[in-house]
Amino acid sequence: MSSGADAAHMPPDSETKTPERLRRLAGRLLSGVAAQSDRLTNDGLARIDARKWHYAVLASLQEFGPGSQATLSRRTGIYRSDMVGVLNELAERGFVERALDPDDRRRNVITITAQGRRQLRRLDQILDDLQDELLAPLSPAERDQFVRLLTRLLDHHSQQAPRPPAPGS
Amino acid sequence: MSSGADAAHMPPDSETKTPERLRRLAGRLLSGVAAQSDRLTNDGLARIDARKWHYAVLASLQEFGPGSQATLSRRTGIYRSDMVGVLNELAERGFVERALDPDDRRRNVITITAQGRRQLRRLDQILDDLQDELLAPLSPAERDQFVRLLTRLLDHHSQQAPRPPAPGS
DNA sequence: AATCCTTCGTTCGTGGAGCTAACGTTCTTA
DNA sequence: TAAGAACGTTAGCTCCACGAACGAAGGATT
Repeated sequence: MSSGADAAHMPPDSETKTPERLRRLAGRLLSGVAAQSDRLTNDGLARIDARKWHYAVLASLQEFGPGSQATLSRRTGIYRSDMVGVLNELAERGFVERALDPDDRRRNVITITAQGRRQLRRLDQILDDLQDELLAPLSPAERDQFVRLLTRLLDHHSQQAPRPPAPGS
Repeated sequence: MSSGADAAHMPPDSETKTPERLRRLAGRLLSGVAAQSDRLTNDGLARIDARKWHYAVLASLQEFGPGSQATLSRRTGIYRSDMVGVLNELAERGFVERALDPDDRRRNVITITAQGRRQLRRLDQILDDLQDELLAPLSPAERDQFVRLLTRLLDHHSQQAPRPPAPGS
């Protein structure tokens, strides 16, 4: 066989192919790959009843220690409004504990539990595998540079963006 | 001054910094950059009352000629259900024309108009500029490789993914 | 002390995007 | 001619990034 499938009932290229103009657009490529990546991680994590937000919060707690919800919000990029739900899920599963801050009674101090740490280790493992799957077609060196390029782009664009109102206003 | 801002009222790193674990995750970087890119293009296009889907459809028409809505759907990746609205918008603006296909009365044949071609040229220009802005921190060679890496990833993952039910089932 | 501004946790809601389900119409095929 | 598929369309779902607003609490200024 010259190729896997019978060409008889194959639609012509103009029916299925993506226009060149679109294939060139970095933005489009980016969304596409990001979508695939999201699917991968969501599906992978769903298998153990977890979401990527869980990982973000647990990792943040592990690395920087306990913090208020607002703090976690800033560290993870999750919106204050959405953090509530995430922490509810984590608390239900026994991975974090919510306690009132005696020094500032507006705050909840969030602490990671022993179970939370175990779960974090599990998540680390899973995400590692998923990362491998995502970057499968790239060589180690390419993966490295890919991540570096992405990092530079992200840093560049998240700097000047949403500047809080200048102090001289 | 040693650095731009007064350190007096600066929160400690543990309040704002993103955990290392998260900064490594390709998936997270990807979503982040993709989000920035989306914002850029959406904002840029909104200034002339356009959306990215418009570009996808117009480019597809220009490159492959007229086609049914289902065909356009396949070429652009836009869902059949959503294509309706996009075409309504394009038709309102006079960029495409919808005509019944006399050979197959289920189909609408979509054709790009002269105005549509003009608009496409405008969009090409704008998207070029936006691309430049998005990839600003990268050298030409880096941009090239970035796009190549993305393309490989996308091609790899869109191959085996949503296989239509195998003919031998 | 009283006032004003800010932060915090929370609830509710919005808009976009991807995706599925279903329906009536029309074409194809067996 | 009967069954199945493709088409355009409407409706609805879920997820996500955001924003508005509120009561509670804290901090700073008068």
